[in-house]
Amino acid sequence: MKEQKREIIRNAAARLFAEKGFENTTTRDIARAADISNASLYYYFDSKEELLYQILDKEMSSGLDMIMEIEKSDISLKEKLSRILQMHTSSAVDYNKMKLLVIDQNSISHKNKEALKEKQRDYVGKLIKILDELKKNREIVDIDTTVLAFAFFGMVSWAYRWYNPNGKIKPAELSEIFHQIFTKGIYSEG
Amino acid sequence: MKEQKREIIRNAAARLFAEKGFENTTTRDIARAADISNASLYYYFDSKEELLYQILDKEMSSGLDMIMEIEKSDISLKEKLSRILQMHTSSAVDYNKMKLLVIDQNSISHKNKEALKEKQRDYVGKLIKILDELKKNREIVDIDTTVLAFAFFGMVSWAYRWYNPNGKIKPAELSEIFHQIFTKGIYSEG
Amino acid sequence: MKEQKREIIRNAAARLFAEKGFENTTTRDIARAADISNASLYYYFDSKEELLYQILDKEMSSGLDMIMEIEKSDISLKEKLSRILQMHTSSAVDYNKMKLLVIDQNSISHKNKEALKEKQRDYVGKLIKILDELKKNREIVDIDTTVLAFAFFGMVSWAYRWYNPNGKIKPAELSEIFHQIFTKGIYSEG
Amino acid sequence: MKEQKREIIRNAAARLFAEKGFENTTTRDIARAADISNASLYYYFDSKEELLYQILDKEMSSGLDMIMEIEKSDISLKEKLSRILQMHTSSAVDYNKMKLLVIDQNSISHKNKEALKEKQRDYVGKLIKILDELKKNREIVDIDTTVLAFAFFGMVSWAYRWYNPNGKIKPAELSEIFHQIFTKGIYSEG
DNA sequence: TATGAATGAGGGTTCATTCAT
DNA sequence: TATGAATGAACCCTCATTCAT
Repeated sequence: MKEQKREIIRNAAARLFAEKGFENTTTRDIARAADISNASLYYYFDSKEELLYQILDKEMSSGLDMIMEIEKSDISLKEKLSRILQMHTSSAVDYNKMKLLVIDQNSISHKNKEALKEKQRDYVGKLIKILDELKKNREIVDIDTTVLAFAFFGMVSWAYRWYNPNGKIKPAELSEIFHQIFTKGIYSEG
Repeated sequence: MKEQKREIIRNAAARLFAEKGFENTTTRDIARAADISNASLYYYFDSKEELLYQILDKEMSSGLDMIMEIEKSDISLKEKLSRILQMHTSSAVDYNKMKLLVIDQNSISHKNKEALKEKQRDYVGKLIKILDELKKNREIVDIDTTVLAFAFFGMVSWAYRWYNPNGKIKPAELSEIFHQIFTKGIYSEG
Repeated sequence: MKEQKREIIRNAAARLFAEKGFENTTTRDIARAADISNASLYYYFDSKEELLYQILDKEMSSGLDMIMEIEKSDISLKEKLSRILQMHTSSAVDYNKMKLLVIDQNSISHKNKEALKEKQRDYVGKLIKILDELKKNREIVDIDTTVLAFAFFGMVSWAYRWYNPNGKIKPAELSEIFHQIFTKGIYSEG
Repeated sequence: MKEQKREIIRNAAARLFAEKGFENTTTRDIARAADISNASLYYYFDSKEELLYQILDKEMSSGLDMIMEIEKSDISLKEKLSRILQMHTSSAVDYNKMKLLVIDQNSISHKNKEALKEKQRDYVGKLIKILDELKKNREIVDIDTTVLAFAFFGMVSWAYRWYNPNGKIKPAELSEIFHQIFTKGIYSEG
């Protein structure tokens, strides 16, 4: 089926974009990786940019779905926060996934860039909303929740730049550490 | 003389690389911005890549100098940590500066990339060292200090992606918030 | 059946070739206009060039038929000349028809090009023959009849470049004017 | 000098465009003919289309200059008409020149196409003006002068399609024949 | 009879870099 | 010190055509 082939190509391209960057990946590289001809690429996608857009859009949609799942679940706010942190961490430790998401978006058309930004805003918005409720309940300290949300995402997202998933610290532990830093801080009490 | 012109060119290039990315900036763009001919660029620099390398190297060296200054100063460990955080935050809110540092380094030669990584390791190493001492003194909780250092850098560095220096939150306040999150966490006590 | 479909495709292609030129019309354009798939085109025609050839050949054959009809008819030579002029004018004012006939024939194979030229020669030959007879009868002035024939075709054929069939001058009037210029010239007598 | 090289390239391109058509001529063909590299073409011209535009514009400007020269000269109206006819004929018998001017303009941008049309309108306008004056003086018959002008241009321009400059009829004779047909018509008097 | 899938060949254009001056 | 001129290499994309079904 056409959509299956599209998925194969998207996966091949995603890997290359993550490895070498968008501009340093040629359509021939992608075609070779997907085991089709260069021309065939254009049977499945309108352009190289469209390919990148679809990859990013899928990734973001998937993240959005997960965060919405958590949002709707019947658990405490603190538990929701914890789950989002876990979820985001497990994404962030996937080098290729994060490398894609921080990819230089200068090669994306204005229209597509706006669509992606919209999804990103939605994603962050979900977290901010939870933080807002926690704040209203005085369960967290009185801090600008937007800053809080981005501080959180930054801390976690940055992991792709240094974390080695095959090292001695397992992803679950990493998530636990982030959780501790974020919720309790690092200073010893007393 | 020559070095002055080099600096002009580096500044022009740095701005363009930050704005449009390395691959999307042509040598002609840089030459125009520096008000010289395209060919003249090659009198001052060996290649476009060398230009990027020098820009990144200068930036990192400057950061390294600052962190070494703090390291040597005669203040408490906690105070040092605080100062590093402030310093890093004030860099991170400069969009162009950070955009450069997270720039796609796929276009940099292996040799130069190693040199940059070495400097980065030095930089992070300074922070880890301070955290290690704090940990030894039981002034902070028992957490892997490498994770801690990167969590810290991530939280702060990510700011270039969302923070607006002209918005209602001033850089100093942002630094203060990061400081609070990092040192005390976000949960209300009691 | 097959021939009917061929005619539909030829008509669709003829319109597009006239509008956008042969090279600027893709086989996909033609297929879409004929409401079939791109691949199906090749069930009905050997190639894009063959399609163009058939279109031109049909058009020319039709012209040739008409001129032969006139040639055979039982009317005076001057009347025949007049009828040819009318016939040719009514073709020439059809933008699409003429645009096709002056289309860049660089994309046509040598063999096909020769076949088309042969028909064109036949067509012109019929007019020259009539002019020759008129000349022999001293009904027209002593001018090289080949030049005369082409002067005539040129004057009329050129109309596709400027004449607007929906303007104030009707095709019949245009034909009349051409007739007057050609037969009597433009200078006032006396 | 840059402009001299441009002229060489334009000439090479003009010949190829006339021979093979615009779409069937590659930039590599042009570069080879002008004895430069394909890339160098873009040092002298913005695009292949720009090259065609400049060629056509130069040709038309030259025609416009000539017709303006005639317009201004101190000779009778009939003499002016005669001179325009001579001038136009000597252009029309140059196969390559005319082939260029009737070239498929579908590949030219809207803006450039309008500029060319404007020049063409100017050119025709000069002839129409002379015909209008002749008509006012009752030196020619009462015929729509626009039709007259185009009939004239058509008759002459068409020559590129059949006339052989090396044949038995010399260009000057051809011009004379056209003049006769156009001014006196072809029917014998009496 | 009809077409979805696939592609070889090639086209216009870009760009970092070189070099003679 | 500075650059106009030039280009090799490569890139994204298009298109007529084929073929298994």
